[in-house]
Amino acid sequence: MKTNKLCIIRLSKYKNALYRLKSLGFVRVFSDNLADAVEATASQVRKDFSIFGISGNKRGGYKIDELIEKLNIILGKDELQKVIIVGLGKLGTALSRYTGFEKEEIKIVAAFDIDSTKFNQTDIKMIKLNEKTPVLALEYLPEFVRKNNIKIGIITVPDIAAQQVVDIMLSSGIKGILNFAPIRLRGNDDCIINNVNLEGELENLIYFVNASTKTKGK
Amino acid sequence: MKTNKLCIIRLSKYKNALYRLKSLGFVRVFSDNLADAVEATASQVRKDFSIFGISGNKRGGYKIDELIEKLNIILGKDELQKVIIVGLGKLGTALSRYTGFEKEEIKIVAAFDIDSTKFNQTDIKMIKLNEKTPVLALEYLPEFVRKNNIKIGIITVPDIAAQQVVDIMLSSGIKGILNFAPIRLRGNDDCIINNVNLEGELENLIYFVNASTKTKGK
DNA sequence: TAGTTTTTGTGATTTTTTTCACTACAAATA
DNA sequence: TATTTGTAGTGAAAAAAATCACAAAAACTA
Ligand SMILES: NC(=O)c1ccc[n+]([C@@H]2O[C@H](COP(=O)([O-])OP(=O)(O)OC[C@H]3O[C@@H](n4cnc5c(N)ncnc54)[C@H](O)[C@@H]3O)[C@@H](O)[C@H]2O)c1
Ligand SMILES: NC(=O)c1ccc[n+]([C@@H]2O[C@H](COP(=O)([O-])OP(=O)(O)OC[C@H]3O[C@@H](n4cnc5c(N)ncnc54)[C@H](O)[C@@H]3O)[C@@H](O)[C@H]2O)c1
Repeated sequence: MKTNKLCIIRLSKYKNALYRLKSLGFVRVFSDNLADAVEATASQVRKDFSIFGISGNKRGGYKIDELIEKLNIILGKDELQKVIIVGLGKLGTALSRYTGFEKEEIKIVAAFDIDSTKFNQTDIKMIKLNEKTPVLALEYLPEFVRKNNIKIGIITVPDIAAQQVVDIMLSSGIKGILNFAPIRLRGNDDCIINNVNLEGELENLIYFVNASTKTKGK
Repeated sequence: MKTNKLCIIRLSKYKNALYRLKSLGFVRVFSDNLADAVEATASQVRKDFSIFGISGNKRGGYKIDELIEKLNIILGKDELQKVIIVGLGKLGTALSRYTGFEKEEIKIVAAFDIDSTKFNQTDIKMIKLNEKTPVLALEYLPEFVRKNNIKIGIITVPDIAAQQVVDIMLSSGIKGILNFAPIRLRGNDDCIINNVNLEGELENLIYFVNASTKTKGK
């Protein structure tokens, strides 16, 4: 199965668009509706589906409910995904309070920091996963991750601290890391590290805006 | 000049890595050092530079100071980039308080919202750009953007409000938008819209982690 | 029922991006 | 000065991704 990062990203966009279409009362979609909703082409939509063996009906398009269900299974949304976050500063706080993840079956179940003024829990044994997100000392991370079988971690610590956090995560059994620190992190083959580089995104935008305003047209 | 988004993103990574190397006392770099620092290959580094006519010395590598300077010019960092943000909620607040942008010559000069409890300024005429980020009512956006010649805007409003904000930005003369709302926005040819899809990034990571744990190996 | 329309599914093709492989040259060394 | 060494620069090749184009099936039409 040929998978490519962009393709998976599109799958989650399709899924989001489908929820929106569904809430608008639609029952069916065609590849070109989806293409339009996510800024792709109709044939790309169909090719993406074909890669994952998703099929619709000729002339009838795709049934939204079925399509959502299939996409959710592919994207691992058939079960709640437990995630931890390290670094409860400005960005970490924003992420941990974001309610939008929950409807995607993603839950930030614990936060870790080294700043003791941020802790709201000290006894790891008392924590229940459905209460308000506990904020714990970093040293509890390995135990927490193992006990709760956590696979995904988010890093929102300053860049100088990020590699240290990666090392702790790796040795605790984390298998996927979403890193917001603007630095290259070294992992191992057993763990996927994806980076979100917000400075980079802004710089990129600035570059293309400057490039296009300098050359007058697009 | 063949430009591609990934290539520009790499340029900003090179630049970041160069600052780090410089602060470590290095004066020169070779393409393979840079490759290592940003997770690329040496030939990609050289090719990227060749696209932009950046050249080094055979056997001598690149002089870090010169390289930084050239990259900064390409990336538009020779002058302060003024940016506005709309939606001062959880994420918008984190971004507007982030100090890391300033060292990249990017400054969030004003924030806009519709929630009056967030405003800290009411008279647009009184605002000076070097004071604490003013938070204004959305209705002042067009005037502010025109007077201060702002080209870049960040959107951190809920998805249902995002298109409306785009429309206001476009008609005010904004040329580049960085959007955090998980929805496709419609712009025009005169304005570049880049999306940061944090849910998507997490879902993507979850997919690949699940895919690799299911198939045992990498 | 036959014909027409619409939309899927996918192999073939094109385009884009990355990697390879080799030349040229500057610096170090003998 | 001659020789060796290491690295830049770059066209060619390969790989990856996107697009095209069209046959086939389903759903309408009359
Ligand atoms: N805030 C933003 O909007 C923004 C934008 C772009 C990038 N980033 C990046 O995201 C990261 C976080 O940014 P921020 O603005 O939230 O920073 P912040 O300073 O507000 O928060 C960092 C948090 O990490 C904690 N911390 C530091 N070292 C730690 C360690 N070793 N283990 C655990 N916790 C530790 C600190 O106590 C603090 O709570 C940084 O790498 C930054 O470059 C942030
Ligand atoms: N918080 C996160 O970590 C996070 C993560 C992923 C995506 N996002 C996305 O980022 C956006 C913001 O998220 P948030 O958590 O900061 O939301 P939030 O609810 O905390 O903040 C939204 C802000 O936008 C303002 N607003 C609403 N309508 C507006 C309008 N028409 N004009 C101007 N301001 C308006 C609100 O008053 C509020 O201050 C959302 O689209 C969300 O999906 C956020």
